[in-house]
Amino acid sequence: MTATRTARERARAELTQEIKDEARRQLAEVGAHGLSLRAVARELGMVSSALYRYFPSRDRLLTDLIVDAYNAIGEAAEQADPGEGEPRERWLAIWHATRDWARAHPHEYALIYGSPIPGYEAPQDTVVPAGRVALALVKVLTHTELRAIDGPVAPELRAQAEALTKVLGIIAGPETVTRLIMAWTQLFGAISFDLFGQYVGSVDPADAFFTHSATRMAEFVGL
Amino acid sequence: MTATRTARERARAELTQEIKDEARRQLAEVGAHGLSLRAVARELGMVSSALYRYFPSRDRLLTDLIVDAYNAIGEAAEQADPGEGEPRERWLAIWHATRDWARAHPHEYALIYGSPIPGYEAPQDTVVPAGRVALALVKVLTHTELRAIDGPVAPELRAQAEALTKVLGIIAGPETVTRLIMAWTQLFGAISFDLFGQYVGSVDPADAFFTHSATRMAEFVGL
DNA sequence: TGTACATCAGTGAACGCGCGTTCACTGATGTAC
DNA sequence: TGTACATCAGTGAACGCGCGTTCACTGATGTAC
Repeated sequence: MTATRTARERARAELTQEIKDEARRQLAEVGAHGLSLRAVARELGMVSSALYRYFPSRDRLLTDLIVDAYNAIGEAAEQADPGEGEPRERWLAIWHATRDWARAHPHEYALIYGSPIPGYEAPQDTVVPAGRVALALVKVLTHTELRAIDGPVAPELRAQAEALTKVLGIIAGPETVTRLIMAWTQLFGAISFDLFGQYVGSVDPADAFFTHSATRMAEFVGL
Repeated sequence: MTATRTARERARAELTQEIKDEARRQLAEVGAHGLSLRAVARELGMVSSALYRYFPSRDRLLTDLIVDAYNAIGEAAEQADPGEGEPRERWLAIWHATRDWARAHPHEYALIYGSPIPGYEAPQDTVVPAGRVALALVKVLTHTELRAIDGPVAPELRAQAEALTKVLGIIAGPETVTRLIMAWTQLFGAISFDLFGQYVGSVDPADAFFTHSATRMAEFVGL
C-alpha cells in the first residue's frame, strides 16, 4: 500500500466513476437500450476498447448502474427519515424523498422500476439494494404502536405475510403486512404513473395527489 | 366498391395485420427499442423497403402497436364486466381480466405501462384508448350506491377531482374520486411490480395478494 | 367487352451510419532485489 | 538509490454485424371510356 500504488488505484477508481457518470448522462438521452460503450468512450476522449479495462462488458456496466440507482434511491429514502418523532411524519418524509429522487433522476428510475431490459438478467447483487426503500418504510412501523387491523386473509397470502413478518422482524398481523405491501406498491405505482405520463388529464401535476396518497396509505396500514 | 377493388384492399389490410402481428412477436423477444423493420420484413419474406408501403416509418408502426395494446387491454377489461349485478364482483372481474391480459402479453404491457421510449413522443391517438380500463372501473361506480367518504382534500387536488367528476359523470365527492385514482394506481402498480419482478422475495406468486388488493381497494373507494 | 392508361405492391441496390468486442502493440507506472 | 523486470492503461485497426430510409425500377391490379 505504498503511495505510488495508491496513485494508480486512485486514478482507476476515478475513471471508473467518470465512466459511470457519463453513462448515466447518456442514459438520460437514449435510455438503457440505447446506451453505447463507444459513445461513452467517445465523450470521455478515449478509444472504445479502453473501457474494457474497467468493465468486462456493456451488461456489467448496466448492472453497476442499476445497483447504484437502487442504492441512491434507497439512501434518499433512509436519509429523509429522522429516525424518531411522529411516525406519520417520518412516513411522509420517506414517501416524498423517494418521489423527489425519482423526479430528479427519471431515467435512472426507469432503469430500475420501468420495463425490464430484454435479454438482461438481473444478478443477485441487485436484491439487497432493491429493498432499501421498502425497508425504510418498515422501519417506521417497528417500535411503533400500530392500530390493529384484522380481516380475512387467504391461506397462501397469510403464509407469505407470516414469512415476511419473520424476515422483517415487525410485530403485525397478516392483514397489516399485506397492507404494507399495498402501500409500497402504491408508492411506486404513483411515482411511475406520474413519471411515465399516465396522470396527464387527471391529477397532473400530481403533487397534491401524491401527498394525499401518502397520508391515506399511512392510515391504511394503521399508522 | 367493386369486387376487384375490394380484393386489393383486403390484401392490404391482411398484410398490414400480418406485419403488426410479426412485430408483436418480435417485441416479445427484443423489446420496443430492439424492434427492427428489417427483421420484421425478413421474417415475412419481404424486402425491408416493402414495409414502407404499409407504414411510413418505424415510429408509426410502434404507435400503432401501442394503440392496439391499449385497446386490447381496455377491451379485456370491458368485456369482463357483466354490466350488471353485484358491483364488487364486477370490480373484481375487471381487475383480474386486466391482470390476466397483462400476464398473457407482458411485452405489450411493458410497451404501454413500462418506461417511456426515449425519443418517442406519444401522439394524441393514444389518449382515448389509454383510458379504457380506468373508464371500465368508473362505470362500475356509476348508478351504484357508494358509501360516502369524507376527508380533508387539499385545494389543488379538490379542483382536479371536481374537474374529473364532471368529465366522468359520476356522483361522488373529491375524496372518493381521489381514492378511485389511488385504486387505479394500485391496479397497475401491482401488475407492474408483479410482471417486472419486484415481488420476488415477498408476495411472489402474487395471485392471492392481487385478489386481496382488489377487494381492499373496492372497500377503500366505498364500494 | 376491349383497350389505353393510372395506380399500386414489391424489388434490389445503395447511402451512411453505429454497434460490441478482440487483439497485438506501445509506453508509462509500480515492484523486487 | 539504481536497475531489471512485471504489471497495467490506453491505442488503433479490424471483424462481422445490423439498422432506417431512399430511389429508380418492374410487373401486376384496377379504372375509365
